[in-house]
Amino acid sequence: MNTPEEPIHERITEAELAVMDVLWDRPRQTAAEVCEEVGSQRGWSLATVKTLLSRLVQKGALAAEPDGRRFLYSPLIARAAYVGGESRRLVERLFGGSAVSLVAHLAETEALTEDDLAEIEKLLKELRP
Amino acid sequence: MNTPEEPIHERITEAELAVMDVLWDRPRQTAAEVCEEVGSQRGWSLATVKTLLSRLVQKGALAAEPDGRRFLYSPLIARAAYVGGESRRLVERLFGGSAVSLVAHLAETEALTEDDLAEIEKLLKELRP
DNA sequence: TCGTTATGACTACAGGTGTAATCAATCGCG
DNA sequence: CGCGATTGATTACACCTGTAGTCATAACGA
Repeated sequence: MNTPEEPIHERITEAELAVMDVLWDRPRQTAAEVCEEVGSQRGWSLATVKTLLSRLVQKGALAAEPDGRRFLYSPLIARAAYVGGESRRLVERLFGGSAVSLVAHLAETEALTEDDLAEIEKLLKELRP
Repeated sequence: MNTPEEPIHERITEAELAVMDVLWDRPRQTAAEVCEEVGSQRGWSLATVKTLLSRLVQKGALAAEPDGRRFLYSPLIARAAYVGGESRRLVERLFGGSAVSLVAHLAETEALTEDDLAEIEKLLKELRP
């Protein structure tokens, strides 16, 4: 048996995240397609987008499926998994691992509006009947 | 009047955060003192700690108050402010600016235990009578 | 006074990141 | 068939980061 798929240890950077986002939105796009979407927003050249795609493939975050002489890129990790990892990192680093502290902080610093709080309360009611 | 204190735009890195943390805990420490605390945990040499302190001063995150021929370092930004900024960044980057989405995500992915949820519920009750 | 030691400043250096140019091959079009 | 456009690969390069060494200097102790 081969080594188990290690679930991404390489960090995805800010710039790379923009690329991941367009592929999470719609997988199996070419470099040119990705560039069209993200390049316009961030003002990146095709070369830049290609570099980011390559690095993401190297990091194991993207699959490059050959299609003729080019590649169709697709995420290898789910957005939810990435988001979860990053969230956990933040909670670990800044709140000593306590997600409750994070929520408390958000509430106390007005990051959560009255409506937000109500919505969370509703959410909680659903989660624990 | 002079330009208003810009509230830190330079990012504090992971390693630097460890240094900030000991100074948030107790301000006005020398490089040697900071090193004693953080160096033992992370296995850093005094030289490394000094570099981090210098960079933090340069970034405007620390004040270096002269004390004889050395400095006493103190945070120039409150921990709460930093934590708030980082939290907001994360929410912005990963949850489209919706803090509620973050909480929902934490709940759905089991990052929040049953007890956590109860605690949050209690917190909410306090916040909105 | 003189050597030891503590200290900040400066320098170093490999690896990551943002941003891109260049190159070689290849495909499609005329 | 030949040429321009497309495409991945390779290379570039400055800046940031983690981690530390060196150096000059100033203070303290003998």
